[in-house]
Amino acid sequence: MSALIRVLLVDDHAVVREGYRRLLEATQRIAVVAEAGNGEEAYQRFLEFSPDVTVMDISLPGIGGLEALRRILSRQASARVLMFSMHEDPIFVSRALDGGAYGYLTKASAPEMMVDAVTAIAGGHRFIGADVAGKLNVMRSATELGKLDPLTEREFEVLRLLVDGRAVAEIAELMCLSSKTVSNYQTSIRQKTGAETPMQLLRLALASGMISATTLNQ
Amino acid sequence: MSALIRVLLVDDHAVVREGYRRLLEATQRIAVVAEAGNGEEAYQRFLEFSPDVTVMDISLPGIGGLEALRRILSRQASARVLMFSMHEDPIFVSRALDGGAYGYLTKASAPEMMVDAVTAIAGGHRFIGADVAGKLNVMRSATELGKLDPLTEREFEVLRLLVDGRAVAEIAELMCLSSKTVSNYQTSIRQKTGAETPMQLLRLALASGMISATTLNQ
DNA sequence: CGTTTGACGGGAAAAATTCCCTGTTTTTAG
DNA sequence: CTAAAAACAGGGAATTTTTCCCGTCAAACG
Repeated sequence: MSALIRVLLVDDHAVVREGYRRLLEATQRIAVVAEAGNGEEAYQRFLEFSPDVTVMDISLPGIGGLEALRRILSRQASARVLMFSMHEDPIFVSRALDGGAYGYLTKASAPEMMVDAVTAIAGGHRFIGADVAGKLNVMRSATELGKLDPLTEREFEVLRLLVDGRAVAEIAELMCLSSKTVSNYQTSIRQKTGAETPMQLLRLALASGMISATTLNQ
Repeated sequence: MSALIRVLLVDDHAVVREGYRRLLEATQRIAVVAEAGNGEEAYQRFLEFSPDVTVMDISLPGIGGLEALRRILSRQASARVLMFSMHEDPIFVSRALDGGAYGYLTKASAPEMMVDAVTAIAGGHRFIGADVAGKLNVMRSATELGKLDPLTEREFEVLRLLVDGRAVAEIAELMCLSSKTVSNYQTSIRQKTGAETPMQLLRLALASGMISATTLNQ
């Protein structure tokens, strides 16, 4: 029997962390050695603990999960990070994997899947949830129309929240930015994508697989 | 053999009218006795010619097709009007039928369908294109969540154009209104529906069947 | 090292929205 | 038929948002 898999757990909701901790530790083969509630903290904990696997929510306050991923990898390129998120839309998966993540799961996945994923990733394998794996190919072709590619991480996040129906002020608060900055981001999103109305932005998001039509109808 | 069916043809594009005219007159059983390019004109021609059937596009400059329909019916309740439109989304069908139309076709229908529809309507039957008829029931339940119901005709039209990706200024021009008025309508739409961001409005429109998710992807 | 790129936001000008209010029609009730 | 209500259209003014341009700062790159 191999050594314990040491895991860093990152999610902004303590209760979610707790749930996953219990789930992972129930296996006896995995130990959650640290937790973090935001991106900066995640990076710190990673440096402190050098976990075998980092399990990280993609949506985090402050710097997002993708930025945290980037920082971690820039420090240790061999880091193994499993991103997870409530979003099953392909572009999130794509962004995470492009960013160097070792795996991707949605929160809707069966809990046991998390154990499998962590184990697989600890063994050096890549693991992508079955629910999103299929969509990935479909997306690639759709994203050829990928006007969203030139967007930076922050712009992308702003767009996501906009499409989600959030107001600028709300987004500013969520991302800990000034409304001014969010407005500026919005402008640059529009310029880069050429979208002039909210609807055009939405269509783009849809076409790029950022959201799925079914998601929209709830 | 019965008498010729006398038709009034209303569409803002002359070439479209011409196409339908040829199509209808090729049957030898239908005569297009008048044409109109907008709602006001349609009403005038209707009064002049008392056609057996009025074939009218739903999207017209100035007063919309629905308003023209309403005026015609207010003058002659027994008028038989076949609305047609590029929109196959159920709420348009619903609005047209609620407004007293005798039939509904989409422009995507097979051309011969128009002949059948006009003939049926002239005979006092109702005719709804197969492509939209099916969606009607589905919609009814969805529109129970009908936050769009309290919208007036003009508000509805503004919303439709917004959802279509039009800018306010553009809508003003299309509807022959001041931008100011369009803005004011937009505000009242938001108040009536409770939508606080443009995206929420879009999602609402989507949920209400105003546009179908598939329409969005082109 | 420079150079570039992204993140962040201030200032000023421009644009859009909101709120309120005034008319005119239309429609509907009584 | 008349009064009340609702829809339509838009002006004025205050406010909010957006835009454009600017700067700083940090990290990344060659």
